[in-house]
Amino acid sequence: MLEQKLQEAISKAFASLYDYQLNSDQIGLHPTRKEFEGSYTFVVFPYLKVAKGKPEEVGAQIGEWLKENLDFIKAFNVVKGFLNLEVTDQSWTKELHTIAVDESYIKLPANGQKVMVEFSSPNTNKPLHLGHLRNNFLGDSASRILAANGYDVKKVNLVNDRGVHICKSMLAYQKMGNGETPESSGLKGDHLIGKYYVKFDQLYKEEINTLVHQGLDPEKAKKEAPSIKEAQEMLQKWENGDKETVELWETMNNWVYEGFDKTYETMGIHFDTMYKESNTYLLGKELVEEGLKKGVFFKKENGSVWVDLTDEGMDEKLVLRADGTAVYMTQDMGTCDMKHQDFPFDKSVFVVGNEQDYHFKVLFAIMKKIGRTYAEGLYHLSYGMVDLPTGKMKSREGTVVDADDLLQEMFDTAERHTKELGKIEGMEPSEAQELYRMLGLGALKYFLLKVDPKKRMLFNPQESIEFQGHTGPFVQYTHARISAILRRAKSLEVDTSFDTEKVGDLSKREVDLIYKITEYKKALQEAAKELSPAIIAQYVYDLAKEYNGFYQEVPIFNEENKDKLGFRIALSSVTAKLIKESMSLLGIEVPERM
RNA sequence: GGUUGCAUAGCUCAACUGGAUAGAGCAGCUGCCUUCUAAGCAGCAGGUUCGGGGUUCGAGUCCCUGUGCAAUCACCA
Repeated sequence: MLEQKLQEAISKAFASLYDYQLNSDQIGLHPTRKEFEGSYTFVVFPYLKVAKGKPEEVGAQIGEWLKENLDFIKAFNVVKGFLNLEVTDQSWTKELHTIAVDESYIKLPANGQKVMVEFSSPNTNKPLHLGHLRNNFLGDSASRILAANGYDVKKVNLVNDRGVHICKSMLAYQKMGNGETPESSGLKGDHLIGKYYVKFDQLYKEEINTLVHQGLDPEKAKKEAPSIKEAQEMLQKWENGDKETVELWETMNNWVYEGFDKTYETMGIHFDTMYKESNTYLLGKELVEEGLKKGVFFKKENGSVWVDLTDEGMDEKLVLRADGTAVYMTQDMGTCDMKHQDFPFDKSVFVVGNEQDYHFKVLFAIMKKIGRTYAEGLYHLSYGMVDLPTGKMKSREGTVVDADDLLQEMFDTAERHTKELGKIEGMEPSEAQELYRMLGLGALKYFLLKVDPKKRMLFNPQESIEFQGHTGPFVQYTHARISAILRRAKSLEVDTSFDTEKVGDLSKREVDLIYKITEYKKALQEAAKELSPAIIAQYVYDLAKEYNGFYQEVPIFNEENKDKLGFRIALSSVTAKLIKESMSLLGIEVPERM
């Protein structure tokens, strides 16, 4: 709020000093760099033409005006064209007081807008892996960030439960399964199915090799291998509703769902609605008809239907096969319509990897072309791949980091660290277990979310997951630390209210901490605008870091001035509240002790 | 080959959208636990921001160009 007041004042200063109209919301203020005195910095270079003076003079003029007209400006200094403004300690104290008593500070009011977020979207032929984790954490966190910004959010999962790739694992199971079940094998359902997906691929590759050995062209061999043909036949049977095939499909998919449910539960991720492609893959054909009528699509001689996007810098794109069957695009067009009917959104976010950038560019262009007004609100939250030191992950080749394994490893590591540090004394076993879960999950989620979603990232299983430094557990630790202070304050019956007039001078640490606290809303809004949990992750790390500095240098319970003591407790309490809320925006819980 | 994106400390990432001497963490080195939790704090060291041009008061950020990496360009999803 200080920042806003400053912007308005600078606008007035320009009117008064230079008779120039400058909108307060286009005035950029920066945090003053550590090596200079002050909290806010205003850069005057862009306005030299208006002010008609040298940078130092203009800076001094504005600084002088602000000091005279604002009671919260203590001093200013001008270095080159940078006007650094110092705020009075009492204003900072008041600022904190306002925030401390404002229950609504952590959330923005409802804005009446609906947004649907689709994420996770797994295939039912293999277990989740590290790449899915980034997707899930991103989608979940983005949803929470939007909700905190006042949106009405619906989280949906569109499961890819049909297609030739699903038939592959079904076929392998039929051939080699011997009636194996999750119970008989002791394997989680999704892992059991994943095993057969790999088996199929092995068989398929052997067949190709044999054919190539017999002198067949490799490209032809890929199409001629008996197993792939069988899989395609199986898909035909499935689409025709063949009883035996559909039953096998249902049985196997249900095993997978049971497995997924456990993983989602472990990750703490839930959806409002589950869509299945087996129910949606036929949608969209009507839209093709509609597009043809509107002249947006055209038919080629063989009967296939296309859209021409060359005038928008894209290609011609197929929307319906010659045999009248749907392709991916057909289905997604239909799904857009269905989603909008189910939940008339203003925005619809698709959390999907950047390998599908082109697909979504085309999809959105098509929806606009056929006149869907909601198409303006369609947004592809495109994130970068997670690479391993060995390169790209490939399910079929077994070079993936399995989600369940990784989660378990995280819990084990958390347990080991906690025990090594002797932190579980006096803790109930159940409390300790809960702590390991919180820390392991926190470390993993934080690691995957702190990087800008758009960028691809590297995951090194040996080194990536730390519990010290710029990590989830560091932030969680800070929260536990503050909780200990608040418990002690409570047991000592400290009065946490304080008179802002009587708190007196603040240390640099206290000012810096309050400054960071006042930046929370900016971070929250920015994160929603960019759909980037990384902004929240960076913010909460900076906040925790700042608090730890304060904690180290400023004693709390030694303070004799009652208002100062109350103020410091309140400062701690507000920090804890913001840490908890920020972390919850990332889908991470924070402990009371650790 | 066309298109899109990326390239910042030994490693993993920031840099408030064009602002001051480019910041954190890890790894390395040095201090701080009879005082509120040392999963912490303070400090040292580490950079031609891939190369080359340009735009301007000012460029890691914008434009051009070269190099390298990735994704995509299926009647797959």
